[in-house]
Amino acid sequence: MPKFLDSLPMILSRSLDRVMPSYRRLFQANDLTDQQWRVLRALWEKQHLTSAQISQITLLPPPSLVGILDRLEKKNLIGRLRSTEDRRHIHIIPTQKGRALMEHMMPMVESIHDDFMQRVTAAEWDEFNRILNKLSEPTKKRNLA
Amino acid sequence: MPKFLDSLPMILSRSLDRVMPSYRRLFQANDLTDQQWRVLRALWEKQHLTSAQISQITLLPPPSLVGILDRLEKKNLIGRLRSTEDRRHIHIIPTQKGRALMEHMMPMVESIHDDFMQRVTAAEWDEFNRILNKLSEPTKKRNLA
DNA sequence: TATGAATTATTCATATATGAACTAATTATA
DNA sequence: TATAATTAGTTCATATATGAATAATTCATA
Repeated sequence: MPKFLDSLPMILSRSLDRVMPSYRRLFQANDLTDQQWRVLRALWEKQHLTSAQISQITLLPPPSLVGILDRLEKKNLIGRLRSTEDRRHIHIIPTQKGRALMEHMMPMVESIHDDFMQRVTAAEWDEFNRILNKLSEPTKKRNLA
Repeated sequence: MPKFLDSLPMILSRSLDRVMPSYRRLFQANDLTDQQWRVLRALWEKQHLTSAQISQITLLPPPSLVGILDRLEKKNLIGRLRSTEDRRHIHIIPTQKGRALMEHMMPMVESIHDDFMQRVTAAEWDEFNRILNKLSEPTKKRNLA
């Protein structure tokens, strides 16, 4: 009984390792990293977001986000705009080039997603989400012995 | 319908982000990173493994493994031993100190695992694994348009 | 309204991920 | 058996993760 390989972290990591290459080929073909795409994808839903909002949506930690935004900005895919109301906030806005890239990639990204969805029934997908949520929903901190 | 947050990669990433802190507090209390623990955990099952075997078991990419092993070796938790039959292979072996640390941590790691398992029934856990495997099982390379 | 607390983005140090390339050792083949 | 192809571990360059700390700004409150 190799419990290690069946632990929750290893199961989730292994699945991620298996799922990501399908997406990554598309990202690389468009000169993007996984994380850079995540930021663009977040901006697809809403055109201007602050760094903190992007961090929350994409799950990218703020210190990582700084560099990711730097590189997206250098590629002229996004712009940074400091807010006038609250000068601590910086709005991230896709450029024309950024929007064009998003429009180009979105159908292919959705197609990959649909391919994965077709592997299971809608009921299975719901059940999967329900159980995974039970397994991983946030909780109080655990005491260490 | 924010399909992005419900995509397979984001769901898996979010769950990992929620699960890992429970473990990480224990790892940090013992001056280990997630990955360093993974290597020790792999050596728990079998005392001598080659780098390639560890990489496969732990899902750690070989270039990362080099540094991880370096740091474990520097902490005197493992040793590297070049094979005499095939001098390309390097056997990784836990030291006495490494074995002691594993013995100390294993019960707590298992306890954390058990806590997660108690969140779902055995049937749910099986169903979860079955669906996740369907979702993420390896496949042929996908054509890009 | 001065002053401490909270917030936002950032920097820093260290560790890891990713893909390409490289070295030494071994195996397969002409 | 010389030579090409493989294999194991590693190095390199670049990008990201993690946790602590910091600067600038705003908020709360005495």
